[in-house]
Amino acid sequence: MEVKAQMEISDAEWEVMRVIWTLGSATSHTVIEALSEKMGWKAATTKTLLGRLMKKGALTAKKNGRAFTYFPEIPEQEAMDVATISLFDHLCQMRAGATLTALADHVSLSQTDIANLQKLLTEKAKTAPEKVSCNCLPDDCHCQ
Amino acid sequence: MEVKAQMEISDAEWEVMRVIWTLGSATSHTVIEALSEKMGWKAATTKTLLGRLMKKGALTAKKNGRAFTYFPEIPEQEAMDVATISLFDHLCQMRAGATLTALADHVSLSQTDIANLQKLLTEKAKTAPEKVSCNCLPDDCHCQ
DNA sequence: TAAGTAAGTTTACGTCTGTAATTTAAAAGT
DNA sequence: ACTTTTAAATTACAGACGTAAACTTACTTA
Repeated sequence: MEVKAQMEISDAEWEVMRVIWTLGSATSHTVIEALSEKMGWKAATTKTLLGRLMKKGALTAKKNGRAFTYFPEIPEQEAMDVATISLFDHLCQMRAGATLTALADHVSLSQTDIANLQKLLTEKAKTAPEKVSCNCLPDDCHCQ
Repeated sequence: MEVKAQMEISDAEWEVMRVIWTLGSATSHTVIEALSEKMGWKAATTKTLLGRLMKKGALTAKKNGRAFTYFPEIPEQEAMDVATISLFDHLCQMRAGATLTALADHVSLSQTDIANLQKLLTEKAKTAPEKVSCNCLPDDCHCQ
């Protein structure tokens, strides 16, 4: 048995995971219900996604009479951190700060979120550089 | 002619865009060179991606002798903002704050980035709620 | 002018995704 | 026990993606 270094979860699969994460665990019936309402999906669609997530190792299932109850194999926060960090790692690092600011402006943040962020930023400011360089071209690119 | 509300740019296509954004504009030769070095891609791969980006309207080209010079149709910062915001919009909004903090911890931020973020946070703190609620289940879900 | 080279275009091909219908199997009701 | 329901597994299928070879066309160079 091996731990998946990083598993790719597609957009549609995320919706399934979110339901299960929020409820802790769920039967296919519950997930089908929720996504039929939230996304307008047919039962078969949700079943396919549950199957793919099992195959990827993102979910496990315990038999419960006729049906299965599905459990997440990774915590939601960790999955979110990995997804967003790996997106940022593929974009221009020089612009990460501006992008983060646009994000912070867009999302809803609680007082606690803001306090935590502020503390972190104060800490980072102690060693932050004056400028972050662009990493979009190969290191020894003549064209830059 | 119509402006694309939002165009999807794939991971591989992002690499092409980054080169062109960084240089302002570039010939296919330049892009091929850069990505051969940075990504190990064959010329044909980069050519395919340039073609797909033209078709999507992410790039335009001006003929220049035998070759074309490619220009980005959208600014890099805008593309980054859209990409990251639309990712966040598909994840649990209750956890966006923690995720943003993980991101802020991970990326390199300049002094200016930090100052801008801090100013924004101070402003947001004035009206921020005590708690942000989860939006992973349909509004009227009985299971919650 | 013929040959070589480089740019762009077309075709390829397996995998992943979104979206689902169909089939199989098991449980529950009559 | 037979039928109806429902869960799970199998099959489907078009479009996007990563990755590239092959073909075509137009300069450049001998």
